[in-house]
Amino acid sequence: MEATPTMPLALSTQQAAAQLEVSVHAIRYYERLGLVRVSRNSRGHRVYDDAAIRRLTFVIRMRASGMGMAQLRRYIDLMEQGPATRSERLAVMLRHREMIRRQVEELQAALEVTEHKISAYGGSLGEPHDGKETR
Amino acid sequence: MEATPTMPLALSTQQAAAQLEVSVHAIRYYERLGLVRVSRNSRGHRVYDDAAIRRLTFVIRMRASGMGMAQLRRYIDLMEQGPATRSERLAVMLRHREMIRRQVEELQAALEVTEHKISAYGGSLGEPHDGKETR
DNA sequence: ATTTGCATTAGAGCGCGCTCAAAGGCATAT
DNA sequence: ATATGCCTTTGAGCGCGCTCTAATGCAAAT
Repeated sequence: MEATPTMPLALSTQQAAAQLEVSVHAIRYYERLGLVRVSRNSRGHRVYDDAAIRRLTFVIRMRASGMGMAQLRRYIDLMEQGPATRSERLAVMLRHREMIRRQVEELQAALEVTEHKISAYGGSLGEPHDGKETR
Repeated sequence: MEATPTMPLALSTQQAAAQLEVSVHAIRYYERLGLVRVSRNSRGHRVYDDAAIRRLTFVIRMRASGMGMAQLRRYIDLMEQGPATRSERLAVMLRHREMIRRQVEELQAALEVTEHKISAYGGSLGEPHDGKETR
């Protein structure tokens, strides 16, 4: 059976893990923590539908940007509690944005150092160079 | 005694930690692992000079950009082995640059999601909004 | 003399985020 | 019938990077 763009997806754990580029352990773990709800088929096997994949994508992005499990869990709880929690969710995201921005700054600084080293080594591959790096 | 720009610095552990914005535990730990050499004064207390602070700054940047302790240790060993290890050091830094770039990409993606949420919440603070977020 | 304060060391402990192991179920292949 | 294979669950285990504790020392202040 071929997948078509219009049919809703229904992935196995393996498939979902492959598509999301995380381990099967990780996505089951996220489910255990209540970060995503995944339905089962007649055999009791997990079936990842569209909503589950979208949620997991979100989870993975937040994790990759350094949001802790606890805060992520909290945010997702707020989402599921409906519109009444909007301003609280806003606050969480504002805080997280700041966090990401700081991280980007740190990465920029580290990237500069790294590029500096690379040009020091690669710029003249064969020169004497004194080996006393300081930066 | 006042510090002047021309006198070499000689910071205590506390001062170094404050300036570098890490814990005293962390910098002592880095020393234990051989990432930095720190001299002692007559009392046996650590004295962080210019070179130590520069080295620690480097260490902290590499750590902040996700380089593991083992690889960092390895790189620093190479540095101290002199010019013969240049190409190897280059390789380490090239790999690390790639790593940083991937991280930046991930952060950009996460930042987009975060901004999207923020505008969804902040854009019309008071609208009904259905609470069914998907992204 | 004792207290206060800051330093030292070695080693144990911890929080996080997975990661893996064990025991078992169900379906298909041989 | 049995083996293969992939799935399930629960709970234990692990690697990393600190972080903290305990025991001790030295010097200046009271």
